[in-house]
Amino acid sequence: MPDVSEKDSMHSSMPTMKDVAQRAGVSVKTVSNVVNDYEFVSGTTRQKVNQAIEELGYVVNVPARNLRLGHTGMIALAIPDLTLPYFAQLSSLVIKEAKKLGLRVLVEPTLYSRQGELEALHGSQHSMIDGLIYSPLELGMGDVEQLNVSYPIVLLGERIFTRDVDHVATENVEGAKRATSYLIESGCRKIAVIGTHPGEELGSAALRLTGYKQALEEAGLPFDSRLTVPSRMWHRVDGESAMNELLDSGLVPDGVVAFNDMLAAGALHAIQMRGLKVPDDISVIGFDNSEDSQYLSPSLTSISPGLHDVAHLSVQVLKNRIDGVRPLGVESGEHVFCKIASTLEIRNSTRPLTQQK
Amino acid sequence: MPDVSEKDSMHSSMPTMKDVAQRAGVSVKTVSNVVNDYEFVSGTTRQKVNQAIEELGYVVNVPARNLRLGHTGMIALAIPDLTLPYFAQLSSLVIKEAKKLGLRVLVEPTLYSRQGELEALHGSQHSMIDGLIYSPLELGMGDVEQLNVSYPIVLLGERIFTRDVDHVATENVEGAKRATSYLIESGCRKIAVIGTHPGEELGSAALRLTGYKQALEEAGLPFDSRLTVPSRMWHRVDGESAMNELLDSGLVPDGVVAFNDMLAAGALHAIQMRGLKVPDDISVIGFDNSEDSQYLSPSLTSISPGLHDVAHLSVQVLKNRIDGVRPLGVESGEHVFCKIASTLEIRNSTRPLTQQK
DNA sequence: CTGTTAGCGCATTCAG
DNA sequence: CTGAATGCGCTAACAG
Repeated sequence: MPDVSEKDSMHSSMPTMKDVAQRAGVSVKTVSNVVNDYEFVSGTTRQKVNQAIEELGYVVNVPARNLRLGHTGMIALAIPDLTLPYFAQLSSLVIKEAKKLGLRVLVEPTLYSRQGELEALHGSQHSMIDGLIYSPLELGMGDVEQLNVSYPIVLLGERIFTRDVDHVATENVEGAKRATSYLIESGCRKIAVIGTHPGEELGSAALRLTGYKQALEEAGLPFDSRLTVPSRMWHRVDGESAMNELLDSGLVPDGVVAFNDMLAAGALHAIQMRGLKVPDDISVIGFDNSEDSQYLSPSLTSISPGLHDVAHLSVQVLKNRIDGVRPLGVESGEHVFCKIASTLEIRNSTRPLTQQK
Repeated sequence: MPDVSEKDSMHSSMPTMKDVAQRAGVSVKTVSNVVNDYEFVSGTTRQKVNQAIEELGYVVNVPARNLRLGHTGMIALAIPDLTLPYFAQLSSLVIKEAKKLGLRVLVEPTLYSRQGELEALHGSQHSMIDGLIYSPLELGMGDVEQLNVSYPIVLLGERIFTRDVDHVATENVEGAKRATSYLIESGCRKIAVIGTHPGEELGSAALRLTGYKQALEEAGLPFDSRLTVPSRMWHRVDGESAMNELLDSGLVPDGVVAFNDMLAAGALHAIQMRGLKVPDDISVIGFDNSEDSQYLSPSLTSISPGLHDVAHLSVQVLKNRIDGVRPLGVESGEHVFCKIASTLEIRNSTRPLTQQK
């Protein structure tokens, strides 16, 4: 005799452990044991239960388990904008790394708004997530206290520095310095910078500018503020207009350090629209080593921020904190601070070193 | 006398409604009423409760509420790859639309794997989400039955067609036809296509090829299979090698329809590397109208798929299903099928119509 | 308007 | 190795 047909009408009437137990002729506890891969279950019992599960199409009710366990297996990732390749890349890597550790990721774009970033921190989702990977763009040192939340958090970026939370940073100063020095070595003497944020003391823009200045100073080259072009946003259109501004001013540089690849792409475009050659007339270096950089014409030399390591370490540390274990290499009571090494990816938007004058 | 200091050591010991109730001198139900903005609560009571909430730093325990309510307020979005601009854009829009309706989004990249796509459908997260927006790439018509799940789902894309689930599609045939016709009108006679998937009957590639053929036929132009270049992946590098293949074959086209903007960007690069001019020697049209398309050199004419509408409608329909209400314009028992209109964004990679021979 | 009570589905003591 | 009973925090009847 066939079984009673399932009523699929509402998805609320899913079978429960009790149903499975009943059908398998065992207790709820046993079903739970099987579901959670408890070691000591007899083979026959396990089989019976698994069959019942199969037949009923049972799946564990995650919210119920969450309630019982006090955690959700979900972490949040707060980033400014998912459509920026840098953050799309980061998100993708974080999701991948999290999955390896059995964690799910709630991506939360804060959309360049201070309020959005604050909400990601204090929003009504605390109890919904076990931890947060937090990449603020609008917050500053004045907001350090805001980071004092009741759940684990790993800070990304270079807007805020504090000893009180785990922090995975990237080599901004070093990267910009490396880029600038490389241009100098390849023969550039008048190097412009695109994407500065005047007035800011912290954040990638400020740090990258510092690296640029350091390289100049080391090489004994003068710093000319007219060669630094501010740009709040770092989209391609901004790079284009910044470069045009520069070219219009009559101050034609022989090298450009753009603070990300999209700015660089815009600059490339602007330069070539004027009939100038890259890298013969002007060399260009970008930041982020985005996937696109190799498909620009010419392909773009760029600083690679080691995003894979950022994602891996962030998730790892957060997972450790959630589990209450101390991350590797951290003293008790201390917090992780790690700067992921950045590397220079040399392509065709810069002159080779052998070609210097 | 000051209050007992909170022990922040573990974030597991959060205050509960009971604590709030006790402190405010009311019952749990009343606290619940206040928290959920129940209408009939006296002003003074509400105030007392709110104060207690403030003092204790209470936040509702979402998993507990979820368990009670039987839903989570979360939907999943399954896409092939978050680093593809098209899907990053889509995800961003879906998250935004979902937020408007009080829904959270779990983004799940299926990474071009059939298994990944199946897991998104049947994985152990059923009970964790209220619904799914599903954009499969690997599944085909043989998998229609797989879509028969116990929770609401909105299907995206053109891999599977069935009357049994809500489906938001895009104008693939129409878009490709429009692109091809435009090239013909602008004077092209030997139009190549990049990115076909030979052997596939369904999916964007097949549909776009159909549109291409229709346009050719309408114009009385012959179809030459040597002008259709297959490419499984649609990254820039694929567009570049496809275009090179074409150029190497000696069959130089005067127009190219690339099946997405990245393929088009690669093609642009390859063409220009040979010293050929776009659009003078070869016109190029892309698909997706990605943000990048306007910053290529030359800026790329592209078919815009109306992603904003796709996101809006998908979320809206899913929300309706979750709430058990019938989406607008659908008969009882029927399902939504909607094709979002696509439009041609004309830029500089194609010759203007006035410039035809 | 507010208090009391009973589960939501699960993991987990504690006995067998 | 397995069964019965308890409660995670919350909401929804149902009384008052």
